Amino acid sequence: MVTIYDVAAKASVSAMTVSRVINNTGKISDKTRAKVKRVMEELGYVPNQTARSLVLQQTKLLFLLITDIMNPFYTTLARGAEDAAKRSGYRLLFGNSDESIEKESDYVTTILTTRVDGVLVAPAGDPSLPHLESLRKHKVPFVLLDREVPGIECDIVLGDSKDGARRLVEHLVAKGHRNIAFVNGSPSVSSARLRLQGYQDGMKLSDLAYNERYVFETSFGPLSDLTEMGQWLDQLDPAPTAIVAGNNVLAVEILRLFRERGISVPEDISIVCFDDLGPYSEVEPFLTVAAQQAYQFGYMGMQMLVERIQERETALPWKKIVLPADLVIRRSVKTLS
Amino acid sequence: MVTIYDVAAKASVSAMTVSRVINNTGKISDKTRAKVKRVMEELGYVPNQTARSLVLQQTKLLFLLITDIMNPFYTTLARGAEDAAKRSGYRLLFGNSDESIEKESDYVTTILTTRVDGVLVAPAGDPSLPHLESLRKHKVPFVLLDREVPGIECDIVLGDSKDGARRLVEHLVAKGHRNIAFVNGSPSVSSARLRLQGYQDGMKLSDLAYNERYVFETSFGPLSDLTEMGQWLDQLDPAPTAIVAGNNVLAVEILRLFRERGISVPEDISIVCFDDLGPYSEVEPFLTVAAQQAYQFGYMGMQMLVERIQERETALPWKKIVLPADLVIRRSVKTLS
DNA sequence: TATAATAATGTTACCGATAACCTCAAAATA
DNA sequence: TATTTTGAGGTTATCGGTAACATTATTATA
Repeated sequence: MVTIYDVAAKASVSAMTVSRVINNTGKISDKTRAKVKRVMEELGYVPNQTARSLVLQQTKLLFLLITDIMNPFYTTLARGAEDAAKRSGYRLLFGNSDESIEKESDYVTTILTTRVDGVLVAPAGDPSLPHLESLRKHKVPFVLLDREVPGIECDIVLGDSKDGARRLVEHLVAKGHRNIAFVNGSPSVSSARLRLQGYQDGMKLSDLAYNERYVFETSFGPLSDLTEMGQWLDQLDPAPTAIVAGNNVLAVEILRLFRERGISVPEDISIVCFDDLGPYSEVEPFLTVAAQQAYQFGYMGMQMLVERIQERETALPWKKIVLPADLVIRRSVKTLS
Repeated sequence: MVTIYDVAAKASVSAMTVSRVINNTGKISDKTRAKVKRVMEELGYVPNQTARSLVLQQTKLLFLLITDIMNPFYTTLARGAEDAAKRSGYRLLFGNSDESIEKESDYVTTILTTRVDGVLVAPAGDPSLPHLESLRKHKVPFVLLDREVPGIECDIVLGDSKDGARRLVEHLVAKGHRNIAFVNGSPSVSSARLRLQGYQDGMKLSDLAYNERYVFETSFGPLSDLTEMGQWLDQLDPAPTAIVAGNNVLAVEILRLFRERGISVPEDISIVCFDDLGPYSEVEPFLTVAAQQAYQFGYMGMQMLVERIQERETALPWKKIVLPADLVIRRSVKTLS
């Protein structure tokens, strides 16, 4: 590997002079600068970021931890985060916790040993608290995405889960539905709790009784087994005419179940959910959804993170951004007489 | 930040002893080991990977460069790469070139300065050659994914593009289509060239004339503007009864165009494409595709990369893996009389 | 003309770890 | 008992940069 010393020797200057040329600091004569640049070119010198990080105590690396890399919500978010990171001169490492606290724990270790300058994290759930405390203790700035974690104060970008869920219910009610079930993520995830509240609010505002038997709680991630959900559905009496899914993945899982059983949507039952399904849904506009501004989650979160990193001294107050969810009406809901 | 020296001081041993405890090397008495571990715990010590990387001359970081993070083919691939990387004790950095040589160039710089131990790259196209030469020159091991680049010899994981395209055409022919158009990615991308060959072969084997006017070449990425494609389609006489899309993104773009124009698929025209559309396509099984084993691309590519890194000395011959594409027949093709 | 300021460059120490070599006492062997 | 081996740990140098502080000429100012 070509080092700064190799360049210095060949250009007959000190390493420091080469460093100054690279970073455009200090005073360098045009002649020397030209010579050093020429030698760097000749030798194909590339600065060693590792050495630089060690002495500067910053890596210019940021980390994005998401919970489901196959979910278009998160890839779109990642896209936003990447764009914003790049704009600020940071590079982005990323990891995928798969909604698992254990995998998240591994990534926290990676984050700590890698000495990244900051972290953008969609926490797996409330049990993520120790992980966040660990980041805080080690003074790693972080911004939460999509989910709150009780017990920690920090910058955060949230979607308006309660409002979105309420509107999904109200939409169903407006279409004549009275018997609405809810398939939700784990109650240990804040957005799941808020969506449940939104569902309850929606029912109440429509003068419909809330019946907890019509709520099924599982994980926001892909389901390995659909039988449990099938059994829950079977024992509902009367059967619901519509289902609200806590996110896009769950909606797809429900659709998969219905497909297996030969149940047609929306003819036999209606479905709505949180989060859109990526570019494909534009083309085959099927699911009615409360679409969140995924790109903005990533972009704004990253902006907050960079700001937090750069203003490390000044005790900025914690910021909280709440992004609205927009109802996109398509054709997965049947109008009841 | 707590360093190895802080731990050493508090445990009344040398830094080297602490290092030995951390890495489980050398001989350490049980008593000392216990004491050091306790102090590390008390102080919340976390090893500094940056310092370690500098002295060990390896970062235990790998890089995955893909061309479209919103494309389910690549996210699934990323998933495979991540799993394989983790299994080998590596962490994964990633970047998204957006099918752009310029963005790719930026990432190559990042790769070089970050001193990652290896790179898994889906090149933007043939003009990626200088980037790969740069990696080779700096002795960064790399494995190519999905696309060959003429002029460079290396490990590579490819899909059987020619065979897949031919089978797509043959499927259409079997369904009674004779007038088949082809929307392809840029001819500067090897897989696009092979898919064109496969299309040509398919036509020839079915005794159909190949007419280059029925081939439209654009980019594999999302299209900002559909007018050009629309104009191409308009001037085809006779109008095709079916279209083969070079990949899933292009298929979606074509569907989008048809939607704008009120053309129904498959009633008015049939469509098939390369690559599947993610989990959603299971549920709403619409597009007939030549599905590639995306996860395997990532997983096997990563395995090859790690092997290459670990056998750095021995001059392993270059390996080439060709994965088949499976025809998945759904309902975007109409049977003609 | 003597002195201070400035431009251009060099020297040294350090970031936090680890490899390689060294030391010293206790245990094993001749 | 004398010598070698082994166990347990310490010292020093190094990875490739950069901050902070010297060190020179040279130019500007008193």
